[in-house]
Amino acid sequence: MPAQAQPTRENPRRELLNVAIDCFAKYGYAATSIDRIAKAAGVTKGALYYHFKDKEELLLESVKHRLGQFERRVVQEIATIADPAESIRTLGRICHEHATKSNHRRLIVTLMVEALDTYPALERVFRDMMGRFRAFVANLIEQGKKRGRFRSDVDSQLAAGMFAGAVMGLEIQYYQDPASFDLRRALEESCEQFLAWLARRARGARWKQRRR
Amino acid sequence: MPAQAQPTRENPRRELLNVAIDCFAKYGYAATSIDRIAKAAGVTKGALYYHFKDKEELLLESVKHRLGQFERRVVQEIATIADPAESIRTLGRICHEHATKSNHRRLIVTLMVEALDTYPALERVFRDMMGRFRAFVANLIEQGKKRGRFRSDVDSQLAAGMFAGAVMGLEIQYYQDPASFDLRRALEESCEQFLAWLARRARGARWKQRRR
Amino acid sequence: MPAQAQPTRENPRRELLNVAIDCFAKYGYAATSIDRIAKAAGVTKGALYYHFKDKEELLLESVKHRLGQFERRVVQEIATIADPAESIRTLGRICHEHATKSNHRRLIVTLMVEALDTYPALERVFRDMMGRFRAFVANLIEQGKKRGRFRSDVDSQLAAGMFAGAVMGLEIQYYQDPASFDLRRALEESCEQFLAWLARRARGARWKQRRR
Amino acid sequence: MPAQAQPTRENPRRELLNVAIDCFAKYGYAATSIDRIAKAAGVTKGALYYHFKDKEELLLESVKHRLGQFERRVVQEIATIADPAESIRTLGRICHEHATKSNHRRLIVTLMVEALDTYPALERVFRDMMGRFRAFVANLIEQGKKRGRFRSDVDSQLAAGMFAGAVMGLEIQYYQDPASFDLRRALEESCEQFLAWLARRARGARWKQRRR
DNA sequence: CATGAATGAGGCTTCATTCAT
DNA sequence: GATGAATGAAGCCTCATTCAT
Repeated sequence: MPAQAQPTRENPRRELLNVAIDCFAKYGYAATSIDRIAKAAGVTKGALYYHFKDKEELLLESVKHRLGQFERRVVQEIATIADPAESIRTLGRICHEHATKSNHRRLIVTLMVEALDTYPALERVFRDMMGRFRAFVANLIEQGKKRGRFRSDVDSQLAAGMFAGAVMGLEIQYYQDPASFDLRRALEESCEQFLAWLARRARGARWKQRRR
Repeated sequence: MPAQAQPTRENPRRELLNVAIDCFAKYGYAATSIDRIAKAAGVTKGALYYHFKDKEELLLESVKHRLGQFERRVVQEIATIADPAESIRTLGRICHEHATKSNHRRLIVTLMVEALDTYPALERVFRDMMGRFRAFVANLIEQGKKRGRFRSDVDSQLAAGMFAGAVMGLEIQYYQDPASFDLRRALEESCEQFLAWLARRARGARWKQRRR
Repeated sequence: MPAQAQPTRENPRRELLNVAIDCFAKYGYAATSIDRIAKAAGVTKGALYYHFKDKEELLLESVKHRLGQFERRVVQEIATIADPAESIRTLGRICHEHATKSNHRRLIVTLMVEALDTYPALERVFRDMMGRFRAFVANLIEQGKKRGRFRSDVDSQLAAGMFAGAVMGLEIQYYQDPASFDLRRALEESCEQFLAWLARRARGARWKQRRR
Repeated sequence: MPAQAQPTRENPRRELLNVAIDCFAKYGYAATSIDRIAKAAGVTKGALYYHFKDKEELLLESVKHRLGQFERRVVQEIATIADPAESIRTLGRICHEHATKSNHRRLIVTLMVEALDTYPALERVFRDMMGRFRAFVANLIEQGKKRGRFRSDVDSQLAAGMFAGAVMGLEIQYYQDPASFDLRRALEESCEQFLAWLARRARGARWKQRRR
């Protein structure tokens, strides 16, 4: 249903997009020439230009496609979980899985950073995605607050940003040195640290909170 | 302050390097052509090739230079601080300052990610830098442990990675949306979350800790 | 006759190749820039790179093309000659003709020497060609031996090398000084010397000699 | 007395020339940049331009120097030989020796061919050298004629060209495939063929023959 | 729908040469 | 005598894009 459909010559646009995604994931944006995609797809450049206006459109569509998959998966998998803490742990696990899947790095993390200040349209796609991601996490936290599981004096939006940041930052370190950076353990520990922090109020301790 | 520095005609290499740093910071690696640097420096391309073997050497030197500045500053500023917790807060503040200084984003964060799997030499420079950064943080944590300020059951290396990850992840979100992402507050809160987690043992609370 | 061939717009690759051959022949490899060929052909450099991967591929194809013509001509013209001695004289005549035809010198002799230790692929093309040339001559000699026309105590391979060497060495002297070096006469005399040597066994014999 | 004088900083021009000769011999003309020579000599480009007007002057001087050595050696070694046939055999041997000595190929044969139609001044140097070489051989033949050893109906100039051609043509084949082309044997056989041809008039005669 | 051909701009790099000091 | 610095022209190559058929 998703990709890999070589036999079915029925939706050429979708097929070209799949090839493009593979190429962008394998070589990055700059190193993926239109010609490379065309050759990989067994067509000529003209065919690509028939289906896509631009190299950028090709990239945008590729990214949106992947992002859509990721987001759908998150929503589906977490929809059935009642406990907000467990939801967050699951979110961490999904991120780990994606991070270690072949084409996530190049297509999501690398491009997101490369897009900064360079490809406005792409930057927007990623900014919006991150916004939705934070909103999703913030919503989980709000649920936790409502059920009395999390401290109510925490800024959900801020906390969501912290969570997202932790995930991204760990991914990058992992990409930098997959052999010796234990992403799974780091993500798990970060989730626990995060949850402990959210739950801290439940513990008599730690008020004053110094502000610079 | 930017380029075009005609007065100081002594040590042309250093001058060209400064211009290159500015350009790489402003436009990124790919979008910075040798010619662009040359023009910004008011010389011809040949002059650049006289002083630097390669575009890559230029980039490498630029990055090393900036990295050196950052690292020296961290070491100096923290050397005088006795309390490990305060050291970590200060580290967070230094990172914030650098993150919001003009050429940090492009030259450090963006390039670090762009280098992944693309420019091996550069990747190595960044990997080594991150290794040193984690070692530095791990060392602070060890000190805290020795003085009984931090829990002793925490893996300093792992924790250092978590700290580094948090900083990076927040920076990226800030770059993505400087207008609405409050980097200072997020970094401060992350530091506190981190320190609270390190100190947690000191508080009767929080047992069981589930491990997947 | 030279370039600028707009009328025949069918098979552009072949056309570009012809222009390239002319240029290489006129100016040599080093002095023939891609741009020069492009201009001579009335197209842009890009067009050349569409049809040929490389400057080297262009050169290789050019040389192979010319070499093929030469070899085909040799084989065809000599196929019908029964007497091995006459075959060798004819070979000498064909070499003379080619040597004095416009683009032979640059494209064959000069390039063959330039390629030595400099362009491995090209060197190989020429080495193989020379090998085939010697094999062809050696075969003629073997025929002569079998028919009792040539001494049987001569090493055909060695003799073939001597013949090839004589031809080449004379060509070079001719190129060096076309006005005063009489290539035709030198080649004829060399052939006779060579044939006399091959026939020597029949000692007492062989007077009259002399060829046009 | 000749070269290799590293300690004696007394004749810098000569020293630079020696380095240049080495470079031209090792890499060829095109691949020897002024900078390469300068580095090899441990000086800067400016120093080269102080001593030599041009890259071409450098090349010309290099070639002349080598050519001079070769010619002096030929004259000296053959001056003491009485028998013209033996002189020719010795000439063949000297050529063989030079051909298999490191820097002969690139510096003499290759350059001689490259110079054709490309570097007029250099071409002239080589043309003149070849002229002297032929004159030298022609003179040997004349001597042989006078002493009744060689046929008198042979054109000495023409014969000299044939000899020179044989030598060059064999050298090139050897350079093309040093592993399997037996230059020594080919040169010896060519000398014998040449001498037999020169002596042919003395019909009945000429047995024993064979060299080494 | 798609191809084959081509463009044009731009990028990296090399190199002989010059010149003030 | 020689250096360090720089120039400028030229060369090779890549690539997004266009277009007639």
